[in-house]
Amino acid sequence: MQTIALSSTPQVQMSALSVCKGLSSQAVGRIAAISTLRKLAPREVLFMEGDEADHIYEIVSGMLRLYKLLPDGRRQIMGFPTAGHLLGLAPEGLHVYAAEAIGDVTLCCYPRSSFDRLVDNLPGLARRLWTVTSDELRFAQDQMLTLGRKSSLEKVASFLLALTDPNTESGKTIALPVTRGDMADYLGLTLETVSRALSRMRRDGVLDFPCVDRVRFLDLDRLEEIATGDE
Amino acid sequence: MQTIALSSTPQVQMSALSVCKGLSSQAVGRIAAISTLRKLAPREVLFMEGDEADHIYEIVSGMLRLYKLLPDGRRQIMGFPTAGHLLGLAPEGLHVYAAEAIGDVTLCCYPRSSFDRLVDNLPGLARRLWTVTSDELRFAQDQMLTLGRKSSLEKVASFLLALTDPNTESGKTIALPVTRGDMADYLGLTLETVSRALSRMRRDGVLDFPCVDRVRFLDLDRLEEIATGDE
DNA sequence: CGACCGTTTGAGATCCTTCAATACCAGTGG
DNA sequence: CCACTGGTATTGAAGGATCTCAAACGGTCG
Repeated sequence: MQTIALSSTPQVQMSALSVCKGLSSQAVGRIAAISTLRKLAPREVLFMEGDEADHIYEIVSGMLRLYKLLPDGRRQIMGFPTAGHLLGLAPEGLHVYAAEAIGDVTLCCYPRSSFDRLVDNLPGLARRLWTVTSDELRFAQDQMLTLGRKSSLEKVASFLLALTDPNTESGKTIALPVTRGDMADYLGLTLETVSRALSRMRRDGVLDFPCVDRVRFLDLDRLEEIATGDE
Repeated sequence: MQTIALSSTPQVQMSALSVCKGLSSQAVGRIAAISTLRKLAPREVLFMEGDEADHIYEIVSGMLRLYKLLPDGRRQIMGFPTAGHLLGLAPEGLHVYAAEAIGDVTLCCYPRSSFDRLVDNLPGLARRLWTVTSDELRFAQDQMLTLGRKSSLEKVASFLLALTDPNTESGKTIALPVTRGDMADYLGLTLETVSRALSRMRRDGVLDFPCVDRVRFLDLDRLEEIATGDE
C-alpha cells in the first residue's frame, strides 16, 4: 500500500486520495512518487491570486477559503473546500484566487511540472481531472444563480442547506464551520444581513443555535422552500 | 479534409472546430464520423435545465443564452456562448442549464454515447475537454465576483469590457448582441438599472450609442477603472 | 398608419448596507 | 479571581442603491 509521510508523523494512504479515484494501483504509485505532505496553521495563506501555480494540492484534512479581492478590498469567497478537494488546477499557470486555511489544514502537494507529465502519460487521469473540474463548474454556476437572483434570506437558507448531506433530517444539529463574515463574503452580503437572516429563521422556528457555531434544523422542508423561493 | 454537411447546404471544416484543437488528423476524422449539423431559429430552445444530455454541441455560428430559472421565474443567465464554444458537457447526463438561440444558430452535434467512447479512446481529447472546462470555470468564478460584490455601474462596465478584444481602442464601435433585459439577467440586475447605468456612462463621456445595439467606447481606461472599482 | 417590442426616464417603495451600541466568549495578565 | 482585551455576533436606526410601477419614446414590420 502506497503511503507518504510528513516529518515521519502523519501518514496518508494514497489510494484514498481524490486524484487517484478510479486509477490503477500502478498509476497510484506513480502519483505517490511525486507527493509530499504539508501542514497549514489557521489563517495561513497557501497562495494569493496571481501567484505562480507551481504546485497542485489535495486537501487531506481541514478547510480553506478561496477568494478573490477587488482593489478596494471587497472580497468574494468562491468556496470552502475540504478533504478530497483539489486546489491549484490553473491550466494557465497562475492562481485565479487566493487560498487561506480556516483552521488547521493538511495538504498533499504535487509539483506542477511532474503532475503535468503524469496527466499526459496516465490514461484516465485527464478524464478524472475533467470530472473534478466539471463538478466545480456546476457548483460555481449554482452559486451564480444564488448570487445574482436570490434574496438575503434565500441566500442564507441555500448556504445552510449546502452544509447538509442527504441523510440530514429535521432535528439534527451540525457544525457551522465559518464565521458570519465569511458567510457574508460568500453570499455577497454583509455580516449584519447574514445575522439578521439567521435570527429571522430562528424566530420563525426553522432552525436554532445551540451556540454560535452550530445549527439545529427544525424544519428542513421549510428551509428548502425558502432556499428555492417557493411560495 | 474532413467536412460535414447539413442538408447538403452549409459545410464545416472539422479541423477548424474547437473540440479538435490540438488533436491528430486521424482523431479529427473519428470525431467527424459521429458529427451532424443542425440549425436553430431565433428563440428556439436547444434544451432545458434537467433534460437528458444526449448530445454534445459545438457552436459553429450565432449566439445562445444559457440560463437557470427559479420556480417563480427569476432568471440568471450564465453566459452567451458563440462560435467555438461547447455545450452540454454535463458529466452526470443531465443538463444543468437551459440553452436558447438568440439569433440564427448553427451547431455541430455529437451523440453523447459515441462521444464518451471517443473520450476514452482518443488520447488528448480528455485533456482538451479539461482545458475547455477549466476556462469556463475561471470565467464563472470571475462572474461570481461581479455578481456578489460589484455595484450596478461596475457590473455593466465589466460586461461591456468583456465584449471587447485585446486590440479594441477608445473610439471603436462594437455590436451589442443582447438586449438590456438579457444583460440584466446576466448581471443580476433589472433592465431599468442596466439602462440607467448605460445612460450615466454616456452622460459621463465614457461611451456612446450610435443606435441601441451598438456601443462606441470613448474612454476605455475610464471604463476599466469603473469595472474594477478603482478610485 | 398602428401595433409591437425594446428602451429610457421618473417617482416611490423596498431591501440591504452603514454606522453605532451592546452582548458574548475566550484568552491574558494583574 | 477578576478585570481587561480582542474578536465575533446581535440588534437598532438611518441612509442609500436597486427594484417596482408607470409613462413616454423610438424603431420595425405588417
